[in-house]
Amino acid sequence: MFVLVAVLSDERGGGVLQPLDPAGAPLGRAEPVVNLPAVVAARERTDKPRWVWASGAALYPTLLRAGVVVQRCHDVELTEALLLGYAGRWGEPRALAAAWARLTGAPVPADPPPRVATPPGAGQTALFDAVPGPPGPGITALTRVYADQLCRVAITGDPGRFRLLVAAESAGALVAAEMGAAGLPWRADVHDAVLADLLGEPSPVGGPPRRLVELAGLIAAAFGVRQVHADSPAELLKAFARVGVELPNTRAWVLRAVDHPAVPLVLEYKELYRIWTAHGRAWREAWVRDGRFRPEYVPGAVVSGRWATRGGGALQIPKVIRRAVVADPGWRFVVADAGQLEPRVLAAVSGDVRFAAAGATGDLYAALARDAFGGDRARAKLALLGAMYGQTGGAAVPALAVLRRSYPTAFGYVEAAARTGETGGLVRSWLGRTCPPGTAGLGDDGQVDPDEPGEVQPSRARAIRSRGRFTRNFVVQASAAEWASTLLAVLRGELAGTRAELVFFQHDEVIVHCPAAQAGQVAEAVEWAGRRATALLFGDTPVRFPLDLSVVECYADAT
DNA sequence: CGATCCGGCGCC
DNA sequence: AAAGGGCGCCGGATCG
Repeated sequence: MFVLVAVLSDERGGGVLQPLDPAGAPLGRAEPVVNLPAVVAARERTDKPRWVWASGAALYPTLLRAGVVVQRCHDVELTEALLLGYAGRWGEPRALAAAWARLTGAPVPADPPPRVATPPGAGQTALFDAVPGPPGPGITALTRVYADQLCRVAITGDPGRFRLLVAAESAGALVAAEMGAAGLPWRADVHDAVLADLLGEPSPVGGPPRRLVELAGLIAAAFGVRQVHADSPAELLKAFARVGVELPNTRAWVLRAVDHPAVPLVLEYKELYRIWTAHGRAWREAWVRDGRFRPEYVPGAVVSGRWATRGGGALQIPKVIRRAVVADPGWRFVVADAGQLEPRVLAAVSGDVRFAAAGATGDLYAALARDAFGGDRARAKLALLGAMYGQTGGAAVPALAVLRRSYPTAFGYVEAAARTGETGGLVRSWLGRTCPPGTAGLGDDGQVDPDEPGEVQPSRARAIRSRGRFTRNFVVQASAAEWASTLLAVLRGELAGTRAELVFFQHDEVIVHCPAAQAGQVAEAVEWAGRRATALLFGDTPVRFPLDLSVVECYADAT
């Protein structure tokens, strides 16, 4: 059993430590400390406790700045959010102060508003100049809320799974803070070269680069007008209407079906315009400092348990821009991508024996195709994606019928989740993360469509189907996120004490930056972490979760 | 004028 | 060929 220590910061460098027994009851006196990072560091050198703290997002970056890394923690705030969700009380305040107020029957304070994204170097001092608020809850509140959380976890449907969820979520907060501090290696010169290659020379006054100006001229000429703002959907619609093409919108797949000389130009313009605005020079000057891209990762920010980022758009780096992600001299990236993660998770959680047998192979889609789709891999993939996303039309329909017939248990799993959502119920992931409730009124009779009060309301029917698609996807996406964050937590432990650093995590993909000589060991550690995550979540399932591994100097070269 | 919504598209 | 889950971010349009 691990040593447990509750730790509360006074936000002036000091704080209070309180040793706890396994049930969360205080062991002896609380110990005030003047230099919190030093004390935490000392304990990490000796008994490596599990730290119980209010919020890793709030406390851990301070410790990291002081050079202190901790091994494990229990994050009260993230746990509170999971438990509130489990109880169907999504959206109630989750901070320690709120949890303590609920426990004592006091008025529940709202959570502090989320901070806005601040690029490195901009507005940084404001964080430290902020006037401290009223004193927060004390160490007693922390330990009592922790003990209460242990009790609430113990009465969930599967406490063992929920404990794993809490541990992975807490570890995720550690990884997120560490990854934000480490940053993703980023070569400004390579980025510039990519931009110049795609966009041409930048305009000296900060206006659009040469290639965009050219394209804008060609587009206007193709429409026979003087000027069109191709980045304005409204103007594009008008321009197409003038040449006799009525469009519902200007999405790329709609445009691709139109036979007009402006179309390829507009498509290229959109693509380049996006790179220029979202990942051009201005973006880099805001987010890349000292050769590192440092976004702020926010674990648990997505309802399904996926991470989000605050600023920087780290989870949407276009493939062409990844050319700028280059390892330090003598170092490498170990890039690991869990292929076909979501269908494999469905195979594991649904308990469909025949489907799991397909998941035991290296290519689940191909195995499915051999087993039930006459060898047509593309059709098997289409059916599976359709089942997980709730597709109802198009070419997927007959394929879906094959899937339903051949794998009734797996198919029934996502169907049941959809039905639950459509009838106003809540669904849970494998480890117990609960989906948020639908919009108010769904599933009861409170909603009236003002247009057609008498008949079936199309907008309401649409909303119900949409809710079904959401809950259908939730049970798979959220469970996949759990597998991935468990891998991340295990891998973090494996890399502790080495020079290797986690520098990127994107849903089902992880990047470790390490000295070239250690790349082999790191790759083995990632493989081991994947196997361990599978065992922790699913026991001895036949389903495999293979990782595509590459050791590269440049992210763009990863397969 | 700023705040917010929306269309569109990048990633998974 | 057709259109279905989760996000963040951009610029333009619109609201107050």
